[in-house]
Formats: sequence, C-alpha cells, structure tokens
Amino acid sequence: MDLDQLYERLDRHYRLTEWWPAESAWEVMVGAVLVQQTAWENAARVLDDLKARGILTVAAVDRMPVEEFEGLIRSTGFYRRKARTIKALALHLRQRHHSDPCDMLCQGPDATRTELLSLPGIGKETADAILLFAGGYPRFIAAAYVARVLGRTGMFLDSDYDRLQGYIHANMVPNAARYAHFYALIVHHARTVCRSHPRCHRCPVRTSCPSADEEEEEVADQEGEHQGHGDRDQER
DNA sequence: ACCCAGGTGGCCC
DNA sequence: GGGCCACATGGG
Repeated sequence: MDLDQLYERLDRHYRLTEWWPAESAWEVMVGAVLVQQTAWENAARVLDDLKARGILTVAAVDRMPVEEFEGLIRSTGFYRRKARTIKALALHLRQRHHSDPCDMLCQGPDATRTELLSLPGIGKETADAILLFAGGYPRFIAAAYVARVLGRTGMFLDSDYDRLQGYIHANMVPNAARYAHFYALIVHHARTVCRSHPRCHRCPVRTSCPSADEEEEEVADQEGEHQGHGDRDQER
C-alpha cells in the first residue's frame, strides 16, 4: 500500500465533507493554537464564542489584556500558554504586517514558516497547519496521528517530524487541497479506528495492514456503541 | 479513576 | 539526537 492508495481507501470509507471550517486566515491561526493537544470540539466552541463576541480579530486580541483573553480560552486547556502565544502572534502581525495575516502569508511558505517558528508556542506542526489551511501551501502536517497510522501500516516507521514530512512530500503530489483532505482523513481515522487501542475490525485498510489484530472480540461490533466502562463486579 | 486530546519548550544526558 | 516533564481543561 502506498500513500495514494491509503488516501483513496480512507476517502471512500469516511467520505468527509469538511475538516477545518474557518472564515478567515486569522481564525485558522487562532484555531491552530487552541487545538494544540485538545479535542477540536473544545477549540471550536471557543472560536464560536469569540466570533459571537465580535473579537475574533487581530486588533481585538492585540488590545485585550492577556488575563482577559486567558479567561475566554480557558476551556481549551493550557490556556496561559496559548493566550500568550496568540497575543504574541497578534503583536507580531501588527508590528510587521499591518495586522493583516494575509500580508504575512503572501511572503510565501518558507519565509512565513520561519516567522511563525520564531514565535513562542508555535512549533512545526502549528506552523504547517497555518501554512496549509490558511495559506493554501502544500505542506503536510506530520502530526503524531500521521506517525501512528503510517507506522502501523508499515509505510513509514520513523516519527521524527522532519523525516516524516519529507516522506510525504516525496511520495505524494504536492497539492494543498489533497494534503488537507488526506490529513483530515488520517486524523479522523486515527481518532475513531486507528486509536491507541485500535479497532481493527472496522478498519478500511486492515487487509493491507501488518499490525491489524484479527482476533478482536466482536464485542462492539454492532453500532450499539455502549461504553461499558469495564466496571463489572470486581470479585469474580 | 483512569486515558486521551489535531503540541511546545525546557532541561537532562 | 532522544527521553522526560510541565502546561490544564473537557469528554468518554
């Protein structure tokens, strides 16, 4: 199995229609920070709240005291660090790019990436998410989920960020829309099926996966989806 | 009461 | 170059 085959099979199986809803480059940037080590639903709630308050703008965040912003994003976890990161990003955009995210992005992927990585709290993954989803540049996000899925299928066993990203870039046509879609498929697949404890019995690529665990009991086979919490009567 | 979540940076060797 | 840790809330 190669990357294109994995992509086709995940696409045919999951049929995702949207993966990073955002109405502006700034919304992508804020979302990329808020979603760090957090479920997307938590970040999305905060984004909706900021939007409803009319403060999902560079200028509004830039003017706001950091303590106030912390309170607004608290439910996404790591809120002190994330608040400082987003404030630093807003300050950087005001000082260097007329508070316009697109003014930074239009410099091109390499210059933009260097600037993003110079900011506290923005690492390779967050920078590449911004480049891909806000800038439309074909940079694949070599997240932990990607390493897990490609590792289990045996396609690529190295989880080092740069080497993993290099593998994707070298083995897939560098098309931003395709990268974004493929990334979304892998994230969805890793969260629902290829989890820490994988559910191989419902995996669309199990016949091509050397890690597939055939003898998975059929417990949750039907769509019942009751999470029983293994909390049965303890003593025998 | 666990484990996991669309990471990053600091410190250690 | 890796391994460990703090950062923090929310959901299953």
